[in-house]
Amino acid sequence: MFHGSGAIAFSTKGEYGVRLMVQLGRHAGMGPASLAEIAAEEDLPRAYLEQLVVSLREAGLVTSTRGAHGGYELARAPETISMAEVLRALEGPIAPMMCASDDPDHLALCDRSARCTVNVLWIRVRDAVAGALDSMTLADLVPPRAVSPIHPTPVQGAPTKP
Amino acid sequence: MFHGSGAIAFSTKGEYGVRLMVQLGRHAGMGPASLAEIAAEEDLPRAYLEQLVVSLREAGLVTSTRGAHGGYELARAPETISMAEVLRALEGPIAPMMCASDDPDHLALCDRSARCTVNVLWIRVRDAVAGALDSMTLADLVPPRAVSPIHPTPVQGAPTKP
DNA sequence: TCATATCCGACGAATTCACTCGGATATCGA
DNA sequence: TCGATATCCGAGTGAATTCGTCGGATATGA
Repeated sequence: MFHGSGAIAFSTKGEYGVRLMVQLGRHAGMGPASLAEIAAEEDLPRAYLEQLVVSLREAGLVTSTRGAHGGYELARAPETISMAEVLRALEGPIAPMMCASDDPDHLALCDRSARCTVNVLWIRVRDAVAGALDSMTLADLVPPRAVSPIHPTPVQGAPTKP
Repeated sequence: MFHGSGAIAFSTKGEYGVRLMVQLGRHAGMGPASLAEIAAEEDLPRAYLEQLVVSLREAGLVTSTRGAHGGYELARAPETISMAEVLRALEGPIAPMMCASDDPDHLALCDRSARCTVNVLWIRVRDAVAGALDSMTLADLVPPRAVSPIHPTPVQGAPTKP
């Protein structure tokens, strides 16, 4: 893992996937964008994007049109797509530890869960990440094309001590 | 990685290391605890713990005494040891992406940082995790030995549907 | 019909993870 | 002084995961 170090590292799947979504966001309303275009704009391997986009399609975040002049589009408006959805689609459930997954299906209690006091920590981290991801939508990451009407970019201060 | 799925997964280094620290917390004030003891109590490979504890020692979180009846002790009181310190020692800087590390030395700007709008997201995640980790100390994870004064044992029931 | 796309599955190199092993050094108790 | 018990230290290893590539099937517009 050279993208993020040690703990809490997103893989390229997450990174490239988000960048792909941002490009689709910029392209919104202009018909489908092909992976070849996006790969060129973001300087990413096209064949690899092909893999990533499958997860996004299956999650219902993008729609595809096949054939010539085909490509991908956002399935919904950027403001309604939370980054939590995007990253969950790309990287699976948010779970710092398997005993602290936000997806009940993947949740597995360890046999020492009775004596385990550490669990609280992972839960805390999970919720923090989920919160941060939930608080941002794709629209927050798409650079404003023109001067937006009344949007002073509502970035709330970094949550240091809640 | 079977411990945490996909994004935001701690490795065993982080998990075992935290559990090790908790055990040391329980043992506080009773002289050094050997890794053999801890390995038995937590059912972890002793030889592996030996590796982990190096990081903890180098970070000044534990002290060691060699020889017979030796072992490890917390270097400070549990209340003064934040879990952020612990996990940083074990897993390196908190950095969901290399362009968003909280350690300036490991921070590497990508060449497209000018056009990059995604960076905000990783920063947000990083701060959320750091905040969660900073808000907890080792004392919060060490189970109360006796009946503590005003501590209704804040163990939430098995998280089924949060 | 041809160029352009998405779709789909398989494959592979490189890296990382989660350990294990062997031995050197230090310290305490008898 | 001896020996049991520890930490200390470096090297090595099998399995899994990551990060892609490649070839081809299918669908669509010009």
